[in-house]
Amino acid sequence: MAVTHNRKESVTAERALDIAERLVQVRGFSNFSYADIATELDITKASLHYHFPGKAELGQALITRYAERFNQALADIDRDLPTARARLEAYADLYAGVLRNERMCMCGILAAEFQTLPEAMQAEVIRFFDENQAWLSRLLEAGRADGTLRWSGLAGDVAQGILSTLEGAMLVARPYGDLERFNAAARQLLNGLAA
Amino acid sequence: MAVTHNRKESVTAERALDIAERLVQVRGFSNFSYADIATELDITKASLHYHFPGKAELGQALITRYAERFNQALADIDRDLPTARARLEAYADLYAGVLRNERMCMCGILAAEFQTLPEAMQAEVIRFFDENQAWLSRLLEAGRADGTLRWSGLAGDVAQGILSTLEGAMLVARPYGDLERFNAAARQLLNGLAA
DNA sequence: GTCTATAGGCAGATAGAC
DNA sequence: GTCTATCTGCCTATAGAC
Repeated sequence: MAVTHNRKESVTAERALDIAERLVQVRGFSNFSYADIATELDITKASLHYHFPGKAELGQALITRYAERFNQALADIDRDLPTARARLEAYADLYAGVLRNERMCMCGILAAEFQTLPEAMQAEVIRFFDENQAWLSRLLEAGRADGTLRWSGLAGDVAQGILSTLEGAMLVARPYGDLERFNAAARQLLNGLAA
Repeated sequence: MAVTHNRKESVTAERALDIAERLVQVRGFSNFSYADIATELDITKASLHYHFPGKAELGQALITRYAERFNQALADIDRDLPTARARLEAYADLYAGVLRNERMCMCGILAAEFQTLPEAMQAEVIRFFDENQAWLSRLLEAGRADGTLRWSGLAGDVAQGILSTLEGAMLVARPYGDLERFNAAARQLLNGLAA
């Protein structure tokens, strides 16, 4: 199956993932179908099953690719920005960018429907959150060291708080279709961590 | 239709709402069916359609009842607790109680699948958030007056930040099945508002 | 209020030709 | 890789008897 050799999927498979990614971020995993993707791609459902044997496999591929890109974005932030404070702002901007496209964080929306997901997808959602929390923990320590962030308690707890706040701000802002709602919450969060 | 005279639904309708409420808070609105409820109630799907003509009407009844109870809980908090700080703690405890039952806030989970909801339900979700934000805004002003809460900026923005943080903390904590994750985020939030 | 029976649609999925 | 054709199952919903 095309799905197993992760690198260099076919063009069709890659396009299918693009479409599915948007659909899941807008509607949720259980609210789109093979038919939706096939129609947009202008192929049949059966053809889609050639690339992804089942919806569970499609879902897994979706999260894996999303997490890879997200981690790459975090690596870029680390490479390009000098201070922890600037990196944290860039991190919040990643979320704002998703919301600007009228989407929700993929793993945020998957967390909402967590109980109905295939086990493999559940594990990947957890992993996404763990990796984000770990990156944020390192960021917080760096911020204490370079004097651009001030915080107290356990780095892991604060990191999880940051993640939760940004996910929640997206979740609540999206029904209003109001990016400013998200930005207000993000600013507040950053102010609370100002040195 | 039984659904229109909101007060004093039949016992069966009330039980159906209890079951549906749990299902929506665990799985989401699009991930349970009339069949699920009918099976638990030990009646047929057709009988359920007598009480709620369609899933959209059921969903509306669900949010309406949920919001009424939530508002009642807020009124109880206002009546029973003397300081704004104590009220805010009680507010966070409401959320913790939901999570303890392995559920997500109903409107939080509905916000995730917002784009797929019937319009009437969308409007009720928005209203729920608006009411919460208004209550929190009043709480913040009271906290400034009684000296138990310290905050800066617009009350509405801070209120929305509190709501977002608690919704997000629930969302992220639930996949882990870990109440302590939520509590850590809640404590952090309260510390940030300490006078 | 509850039932049986059924309609009509869409979901995920497979077989097999090309 | 993509197609046609088809299967099975579940979904929401309705008609009409009791």
